[in-house]
Amino acid sequence: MSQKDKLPNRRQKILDFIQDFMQDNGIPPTVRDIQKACEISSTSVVDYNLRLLDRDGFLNRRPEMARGIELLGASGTHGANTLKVPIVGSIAAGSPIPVFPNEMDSQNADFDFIEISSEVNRKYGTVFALEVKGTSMIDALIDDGDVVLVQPTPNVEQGEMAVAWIADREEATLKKFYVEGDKVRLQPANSAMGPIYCQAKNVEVRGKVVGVIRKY
DNA sequence: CATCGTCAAGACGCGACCCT
DNA sequence: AGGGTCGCGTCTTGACGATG
Repeated sequence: MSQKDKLPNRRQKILDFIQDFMQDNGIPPTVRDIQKACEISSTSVVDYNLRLLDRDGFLNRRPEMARGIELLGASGTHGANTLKVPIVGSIAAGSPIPVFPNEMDSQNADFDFIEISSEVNRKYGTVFALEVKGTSMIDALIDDGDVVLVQPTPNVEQGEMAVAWIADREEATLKKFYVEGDKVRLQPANSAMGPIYCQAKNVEVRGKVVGVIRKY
């Protein structure tokens, strides 16, 4: 059935663009973004091609939702290059909750595992997964119950999504991270919620989000 | 109202057949 | 072989409904 992985030009271009776009912006493009970028005369062509890419397992589309594209791994390479990552705990996207998993006491509990493309591993090294609680990152298309892939690192760029540990509250939270002078702004991606301001020394970055996996 | 995803109808290109 | 036509994949135009 499915042939060699020689995608038609247009499909490959669309796939590449989505990949780039998500890297640059952290969110998937709209159909019309793709249309412009790939010089396609109509959104239906984009839709048509996305449908095929969906069918062939290059991406998932979330119906009834804007920007509902999820890229699946293994574009170009052979499929089945996946590896399992433990979901080591949950992270609050709402108000902070005082649980943050110790990555290493993962042995005794029976964790859920989630399969990701091994490209992620190649790119970011070891990552771990956290289940998201709350909806404060909904505008970044991270919903309650979704799983984020986190690269353990203390370094995040301005505006990147980070797992932040607020020392004096002993709470961890998932927010967009901005340094503003000697303060840190933890910004939810949800227009209904306001940012949290903290002293920079009071905030410790535990890792940054490098991927999102949606769950049903 | 602007943005976004989806759909219906039809056109075009191309290869696979089929015929005289 | 040369010409007709059918099917299929792809694309265009244009419009609709949902959402914020």
